[in-house]
Amino acid sequence: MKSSNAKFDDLVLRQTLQENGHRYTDQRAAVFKHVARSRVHPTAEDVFLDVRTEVPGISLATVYKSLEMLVNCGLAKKLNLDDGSARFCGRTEPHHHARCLACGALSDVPGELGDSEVAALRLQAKTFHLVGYELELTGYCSDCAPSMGNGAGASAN
Amino acid sequence: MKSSNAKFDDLVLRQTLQENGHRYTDQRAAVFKHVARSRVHPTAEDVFLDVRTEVPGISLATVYKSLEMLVNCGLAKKLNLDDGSARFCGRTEPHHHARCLACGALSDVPGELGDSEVAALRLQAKTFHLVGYELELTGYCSDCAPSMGNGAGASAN
DNA sequence: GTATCTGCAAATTTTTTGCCAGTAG
DNA sequence: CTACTGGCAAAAAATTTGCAGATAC
Repeated sequence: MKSSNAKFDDLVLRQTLQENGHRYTDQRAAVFKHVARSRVHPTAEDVFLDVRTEVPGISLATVYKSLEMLVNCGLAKKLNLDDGSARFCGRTEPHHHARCLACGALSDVPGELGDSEVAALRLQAKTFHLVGYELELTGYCSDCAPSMGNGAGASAN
Repeated sequence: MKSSNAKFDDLVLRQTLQENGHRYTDQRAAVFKHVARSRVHPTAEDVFLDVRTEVPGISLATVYKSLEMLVNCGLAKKLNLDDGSARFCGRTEPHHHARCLACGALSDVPGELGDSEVAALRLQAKTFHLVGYELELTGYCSDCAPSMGNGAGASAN
């Protein structure tokens, strides 16, 4: 089901680090493992607390440094949610993010915008040279869904 | 062309504040004016520096408080870009945001996702009750567009 | 008149940095 | 070996808070 397992991830990390002129260390491996396999979009501090159980001596500064390096190498992405928190995401498949307005939970929504939609955006963007996008959905998760029964218009901005 | 002018904005602000049980003050008016008419998506500090020329005594804390209030009243939106900066946006028409990967400039792209696309998202999101979305486009602005000639695939996440 | 504001400064929170010993390659 | 790293503690940046005097209504 999963196209990646711990060993494969480790190889990818090792190689990517090397390609970018960085060294493979236990700390980086642990940070990467947690980010890549987490589906909760942890904050830097979350990662720190998690990873600390595995690499007891690791410092928060190291976690920050490792995360930044992973982002620079393209192995992770930094998400700045509209609620203001910075989260990290190690997923590589295209997907969107759905944030619950009530409980703040962030979940992945697989899929990507249709080609025609992207083409339309490219037109709308005029001279802007479109390379990628990040779509944050807002609404209510199944746990928080308020007692309203309709699904009327989602709106941009 | 513009549906709003300073006086109209001021009325809107006055009324909206009142509806929400807040008072109209010069500081809030100045903050609102700058955010509503700015097309540069300023940070809180940007707003502070701008507004200070008009309301010399205003403090940064007041700007933060005013901005938060405007956001709560729906008169402005807080954008947390994936480059990490928090910006404020006073536009009300639906639009997306395009961020240049080279110079960091943020520009508006008018338009919204098509109904069919939103319907598709709603399906993909399954039990998530979709209410709205925020789309951040990334790429290169006309000033920075690199010497690459193609427009190959924009990708999610 | 009075509850709501503002400005100030201090407190938080989040993230970054400098430095020296430690370690990967 | 030697340059890149990690940990630590301090610094910096970003945002929030408490409070006393000022002000909208």
